Amino acid sequence: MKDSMMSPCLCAALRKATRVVTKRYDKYLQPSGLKITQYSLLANASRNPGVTVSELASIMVMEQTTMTRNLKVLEKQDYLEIRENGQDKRAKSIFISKAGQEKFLQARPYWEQAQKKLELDLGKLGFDVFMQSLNTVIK
Amino acid sequence: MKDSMMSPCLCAALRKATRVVTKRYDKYLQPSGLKITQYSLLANASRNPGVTVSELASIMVMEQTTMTRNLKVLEKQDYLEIRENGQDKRAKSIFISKAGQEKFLQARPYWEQAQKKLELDLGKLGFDVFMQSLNTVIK
DNA sequence: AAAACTATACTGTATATACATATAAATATG
DNA sequence: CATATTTATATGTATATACAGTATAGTTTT
Repeated sequence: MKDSMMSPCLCAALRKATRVVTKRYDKYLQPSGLKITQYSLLANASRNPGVTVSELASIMVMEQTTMTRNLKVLEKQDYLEIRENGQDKRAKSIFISKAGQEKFLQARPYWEQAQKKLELDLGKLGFDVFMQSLNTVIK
Repeated sequence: MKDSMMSPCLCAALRKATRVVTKRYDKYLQPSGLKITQYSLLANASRNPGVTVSELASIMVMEQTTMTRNLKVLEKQDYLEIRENGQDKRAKSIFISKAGQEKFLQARPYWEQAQKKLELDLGKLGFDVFMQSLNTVIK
């Protein structure tokens, strides 16, 4: 009886949806060589020049340790420059490189296609309602 | 101009929400020693005795290769038994063990707390609307 | 100023995830 | 029947993620 009263796991549904949607975006982004996680990171770095590792982790709501490692992937490809911060010798400042900016611009149309297609599939209203739910959860 | 017309990335929002929500469920489940991913897998195995690796991957909408690896984690702790399938020597059948069933039952109240708390935070309506969006995306 | 505390980033370890490929078994095709 | 194709699982490699712990650099307290 208890079992029948309990809704299915929201976290499981969320993770499942993430697998499905990530796959879709990655597919669209494929010609660019970026994955959606990397595209997002580049986008956030581009919007916040000179941001530190912790700050960017905080902005993207992930652990600093995760951020450190995700940054390495893009640094290795010279899409990001990560240098010492003048003020505080502990901190590092993150900058998108020329190549990174170009790669980002190259990838953007593919991202737009993915986003547009999903908006089409969900309908404008469904898309907005979904986004609203996601934003509520994050706060 | 184009930029201002584009909504923020739904995939990024989804992944962000997944990080937040997974952390919450994992926190609640901590006394059980299970993570929400493992709890979900146990639940699905329990509901589908004798299911094969591919079938379970399909049910949970993940790659078979991912399933193989996620199963190993629970098999190592003897929560799952994975044995040869009589009919087809390629296939393996998955069964939850006695210990696995007990662990699952032990963890369930913690999961319920997590789920109830989120339902409370989102409101019953918000919760249902969210779940509806997630299910739409998965189909 | 020295000691204690805090903040920033990194490393070790483990899990979650997927793609490309390999291996073995079942099935289809000539 | 022998070979080709398909199917089920596993492995190699890479990325994404988080927790616990470490190292170093600032900050506060005594």
